[in-house]
Order: sequence, then structure tokens, then C-alpha cells
Amino acid sequence: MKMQERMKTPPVTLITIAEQAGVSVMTVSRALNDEGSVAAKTREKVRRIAAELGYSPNLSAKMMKGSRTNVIGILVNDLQSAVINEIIGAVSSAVRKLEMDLVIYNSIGDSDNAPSRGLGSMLQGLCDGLLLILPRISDTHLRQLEQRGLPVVLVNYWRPTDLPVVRGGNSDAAAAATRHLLQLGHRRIGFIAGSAFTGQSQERQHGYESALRGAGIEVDPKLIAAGDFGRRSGYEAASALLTAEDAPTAIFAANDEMAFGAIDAVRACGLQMPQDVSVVGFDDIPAAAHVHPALTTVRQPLAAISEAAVRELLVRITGAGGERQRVEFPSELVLRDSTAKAPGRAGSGAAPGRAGVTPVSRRAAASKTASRTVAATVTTATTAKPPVAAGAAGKRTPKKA
Amino acid sequence: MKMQERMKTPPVTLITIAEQAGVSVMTVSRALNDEGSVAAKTREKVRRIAAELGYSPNLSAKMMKGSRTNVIGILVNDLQSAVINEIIGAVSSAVRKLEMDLVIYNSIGDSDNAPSRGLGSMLQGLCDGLLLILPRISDTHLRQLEQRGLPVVLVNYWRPTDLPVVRGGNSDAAAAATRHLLQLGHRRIGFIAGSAFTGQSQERQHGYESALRGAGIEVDPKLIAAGDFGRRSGYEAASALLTAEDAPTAIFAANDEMAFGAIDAVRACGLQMPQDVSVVGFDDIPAAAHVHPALTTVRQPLAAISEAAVRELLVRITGAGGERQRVEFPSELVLRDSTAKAPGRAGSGAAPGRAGVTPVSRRAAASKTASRTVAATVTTATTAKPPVAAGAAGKRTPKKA
DNA sequence: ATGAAAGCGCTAACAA
DNA sequence: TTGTTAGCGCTTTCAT
Repeated sequence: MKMQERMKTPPVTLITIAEQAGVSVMTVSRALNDEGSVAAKTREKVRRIAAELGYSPNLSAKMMKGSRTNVIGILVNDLQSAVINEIIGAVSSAVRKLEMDLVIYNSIGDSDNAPSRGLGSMLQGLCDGLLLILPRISDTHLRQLEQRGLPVVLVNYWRPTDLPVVRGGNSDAAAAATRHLLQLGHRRIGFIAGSAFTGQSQERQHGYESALRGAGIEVDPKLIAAGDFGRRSGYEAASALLTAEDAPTAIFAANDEMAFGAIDAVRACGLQMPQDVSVVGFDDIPAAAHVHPALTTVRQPLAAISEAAVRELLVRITGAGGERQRVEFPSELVLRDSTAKAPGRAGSGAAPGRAGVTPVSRRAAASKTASRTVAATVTTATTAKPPVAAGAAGKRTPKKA
Repeated sequence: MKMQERMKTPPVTLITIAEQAGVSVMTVSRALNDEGSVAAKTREKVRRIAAELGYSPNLSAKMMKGSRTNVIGILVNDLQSAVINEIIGAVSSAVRKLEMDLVIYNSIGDSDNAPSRGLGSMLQGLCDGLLLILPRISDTHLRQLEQRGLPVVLVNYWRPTDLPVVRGGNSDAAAAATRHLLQLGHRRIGFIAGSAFTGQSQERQHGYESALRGAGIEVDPKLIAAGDFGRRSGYEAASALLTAEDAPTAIFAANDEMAFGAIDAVRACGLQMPQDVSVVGFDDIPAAAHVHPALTTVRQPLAAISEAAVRELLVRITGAGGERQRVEFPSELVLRDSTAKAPGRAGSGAAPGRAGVTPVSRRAAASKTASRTVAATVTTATTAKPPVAAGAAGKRTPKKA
């Protein structure tokens, strides 16, 4: 016996069921899909047999006939990213509510050249529509997608495109974060930029710069350091900023990971957090509440974004109408313990609701993971009105279960 | 103009190419797949045209013919889980090396009843094989899968099954963690169990109990609390343990999330970490290094596990032979700052390499995210020898980029 | 209410 | 080397 034959049950098809039920294949199809008219008794019988046999439809065949598969696809390039994972989780819930299925396609590494191969699979087959999350995809490929006629919605994409986009505020919230630092009396505020793929870093930097200008402060290019959204790059950028002449008293990193790196750098320089240097991040990934000191950062309403993205996609799949090309949700500033009054200054103001709070009581609050959120300026959607009133001032951060 | 017709390019099929090239469909198929014999010149031409037209094969059609799709699927039930995400990332790399594609199917919520619907899609179509990661899947469904003849490999599954399993050590590492606490002088050590789905919590509890017995300590059921792997449940379980009579001086949680909750609970009880109470977790999720105090925990070699799982799956897909039914990798204890000598005791020993380290210097070490790892007992695989020599004592934790 | 036939895009098997 | 035929599982169309 050289070949140990595996006992595979031949797949159950409509034919199998039809034979068992003594009806035609077509009747079975109709019975199972609730389409056309089938005698109640027949449908009952067919369904029972299908259940008994453990029938499950062959999606490929279904799709080949051009009908809907009820599967929507997500294309991501970095499953390690906490933000992306939160979005995926939220999308997952939204999709489930619609009784549809979700398939995630990980195109990590396909930075620019080869995504078409993988895309092809999703495209041609399987899914009715595609959600692109923080794609590094090139414009060329975006256009290819569009032409295929497969419904596509971009999530958190900020570069110019004609494709529909659902996203969270960057610029306004970044400005709010910067103003928060200004109110604490900081005058030299460093910025650590991320990579440019999705355009988000640029938006955040824009908010940072406009807040400075709004306060009558010149933007100093020497205070702007380049990073790549990774923790290490945040460490290095912050180290450079802090050891340079006329170092900043506060650092605004374009994402939380880099902010973590910046915190490490502050300590490595022998400085105290937040007394000597304040640090602000962006994203409010779960770890942001758990680092020490807990990170003041900006949170996008990822659940709302995800739900809207799915809704937009569905509208395009069904052709129901009412598409929006741009949907934006305001982000909100989350105050925690990584920011404090600028050293050697009384501070020209205090954080809302936190005036006079000493570092000690701040830390106590941190241990309970409590934090307050402050509304960022509400971004008005380009072609649609802001779908939710997110970001009410003073709203409590929901505790993570 | 009521209906804004979308301009969809009709999909490029073999037929399109065949017409353009003036050959038959079959020749095109052969040319593109390098199968059969095709004149070099013809193949060249066909390929050029295919490229020009941006052809990408219809996977569904391909699969319907029963040929390989070069896609492997992952079935998960919780994309929010940090552990699962790390596994997925590692699997992703492994799959990419094989020039195959990866599709993730999120079956969250399908705890027991309805996974067949979603499973069906993956099964019937799309993928050549399936990796089940920490599935909550019922035995019935497992068996169904097996019978379909679709190659399946379970990752980190601990309940009894005939299906192939690749997993990381639980029991031995949990015993090592418990012995670590014992060496620090702790005698009353609480255990917070997780949910029972994958059998992992039971394994960890088993290690905990056997270590206690090995030290001649009776297992006290009152020291064992039930959780569900969520942070909140860890908080509640730890609160209960700490406020009970004869409270433990150390708590071993079956995963990091619950350990975080336990740390919160310790503080909420007005106790100091780690002077009054030591806490140990399991998993070493990224956040474990960033909480305060940094968490002593157990790390599974997820990269090795993932690679082995993919390899096992591929072996089954190709029928190349050399299958292993059980592959296990030893896990290792990661010492950080959440564990210290038992209060009011000299301690019957000290953690390897950390004797005499005061809390102060411990915290300093934490800020650099430095940690040491200690080998857990090596678990010998059931039907195969341990594939890697993971867990050398004293090995440095690789710094996260 | 039910059935028969055709065909989606592709490839295995045979034919030329 | 190339082409023809058939059919994968399903649904749409047109009959009955």
C-alpha cells in the first residue's frame, strides 16, 4: 500500500441533493435560494436533505455566473499595525450585521509592483466589493481597479484620487493636539513625520504647522524630523531633536508607535516625562493607554469610519444609489499623562478640565486608565455632511473591555 | 441622466487574448501556464498581449476545474487578539516565501453553530488548504473539514483531535513561570483561567498545578479564579482573589490581557507592584513590554510555529509526504518587572541572573524594554523531534523595531 | 410549480 | 505544436 488514500467524501452539490430529493437541480437551487416559486413542501424537503448532507454552495461556481457572492474583501498591507487591526475588527462587525462574509487579503510587501496578481484573485472572483485600508497602492493600480468595475472604497486614504474615500480627520485633530501643547506653554514643538504612502502624515503635519502659525509661531524646519511610523524611527528622530541645539520641550509624533519611541528617547536623554518634555501621539492604539506615562494622543472614530465604509461599498455593490465620494469623521484629542506644562514657565493656559492638576494626581489617574477626550475641530465632508456628531467635548473615553 | 453608467472594462479572459493573438484559447492557457508545448514565438506573443491587456486569471474558474489556486486560507475567530495577529503576520511571511497567496477568513462570532456557511466558501473554492488558528470550532465541524479532503492544519489547538496540529508549549512553560514565582518565595499563588475553547487555558493551569505539586504545595481551589481571556475578567478575578481571606502574593494569569487586568486590580486594592503582589502573564504580546511594571510573561515562538504550520499544510497540499501529526515548540519565560520576592520573606531563591536586583534598578531596566528570557522545559513533540532549539537560557529578547 | 438547456472561464483529455 | 471537445457547479432564460 504505497499510497495511503485519504478518505474524501465527494463534495455535496446541487445534483446530489436533486437526486436524493427526486427533483431537478433547478428546483433545488430555487428552494435553497428562496427564489422563484417552489412548493412549500418541496422546499422543506430539499432543505432538509441539504442540511443532512451538509451542503454548502460552491462560491466559485456561483460567482462565475456573475451573481453576488455576499463576500466583501479587505485589502491591507500591514496586518501588524494596530490601527489597521482595529479597523478590520470594526469592519468585521459591520459586515456581519449585513449577513455578509469578510475575506482579508494581505498584500504586505506588494508596495508598488506586484499587487495585481493578488488583486486579481479577489477581483475576478470571490468578492462583490473591496475595501482598501491604508493602501500603499500606486495610482496606476487604483485606476486598474476602478476600471474593472469592482466596487471599491478607500479607507483613510489622503492622496488625491477619484475613488470614493471614507476617512477620519487628520489635519484638524493634529492642529488641536498642537494647540493643546501651545496652551501648556510650549513654544518649541517638534514634529516627527511618518512615511508618505497614504498622505496621512502630511495631513497631520499640515495641522501641526497651521496651529503654530495660528499662534503666531514660525514653523522651524529644524524641529521637523522624518520617521517611518515605526517605533525605532520615532526613537531616532526624537533623539536627534532632543540633542540638537535649542531642543523642543514638546514632541508631536505622527503616530503612537513613533511617540513610544520618542518617550524612550526622552528617557535615554536623562529627561523626565512629562515634566521636561511632553509627547503627543496619533491613533490612540490600545497600547497608548498602557505605556508609562499614558500617552496623550488623537483618536479617530474607527468604528464609525468602518461602518460608513462598508455602507458606501454596499451602496455601490447593490447600485442602490446615494453614493458619497468623500466621507470624513472628526477625530478627537485624548488627554492623558504624557503632556504637561512647559518647563520653566507658568504656562499661558491649561488643558481644558485639567487646570492645576499636578503630575502626581495625573499619574494616579493613569493607573486607572482614565482619560478625557476633547473635541477636535469638526471637519466638514467634501460632498456630504458629517455623518455623526462624534467628539463631544469632555466625553469619557470608553473603557476597554 | 438618471443612471450614471459606470464605465466598466469587460474583463479580460483567455478568449480575449486568443482572439487578439489569433490562436486558440487552449494555446493561450498553455502559454501562460508553461504547460504542454508551445512554440517559443507563440508563447512570447501571447504573454505580451496578456500583459498589455492586464489579464489576470479567473481564480474561480480555475478552481472549478479542481486545479490548485496557490492560495492558502487562514480561519480565525478573533482578529483583535494580539497573539493571533502575530501568528497571522508570521504566516503571511511564510506564505509569501512560497510565492503563494494568503486569504484570511474571519469567522468571529461563529462560535459553534454556523461556521459552515463561511467555511463553505473557503472550502469549496479559493484555497488549497486551510490553517485554523486558535479555533473555537466544534469537533463536528472539524470532522466535516477533514472529510472534505481539504488539507487542514490546526495552530495552537490543544483539545484532542486527529487533525494535524502545530503548537507552542503551554504546560511546561506555565510550570516554569510558576516555579519562577516559587523561587521568589511565593507560596500562595493565584491562577486566573481563560475560556476553555482551545484547551490552552487548561494546559497552562495544568503546568501551574504540577509546578505547585512539584514544590510540595497543595493546589488550593480557592486560589483558582475563572476568567475569559479578557482584561476585564482578569481585573475581576484578581480583585476577588486579592480581597479574599488569605490572599495570594502572586497571580499567574492564563494570558497577558488578564494579567493587565490583574495589575489594575492590584493597584485598585491599594497594593504596590511588584513589592506586594507579583503578576505573571502568558503570550508576551507587544503591550506586555510597555505596561507598568513591564510584565513577566511566557512567550511562544510564534514565528517558528507559523512557519512549521505552513510547511505542514503545504506538504499535505502537494502530497509530498513527510507529514507530522504533532509539532510542538517550547515556549520561554520572559522575566520583566512585574515579579519580585514575596513580601515579608527572604525568598528561598532568586530569579536566575536577577539576584539582589532592587525594584529601583528593575524599573530602570524596564524603561529600556530590556528583558531576559529563561528557557522553559523543552517539550518533545509527539511524533516528531522538536524542529528548532528555541529558548536558550539567558537569550536576549530581540528589540522590537 | 417545475424542468431543460445553455453557458460563465478555465483546463484535462484526446485529436489532428 | 496546436485545436477541439467536454465539463467543473451553478444560475438565467425559456419552456412546460
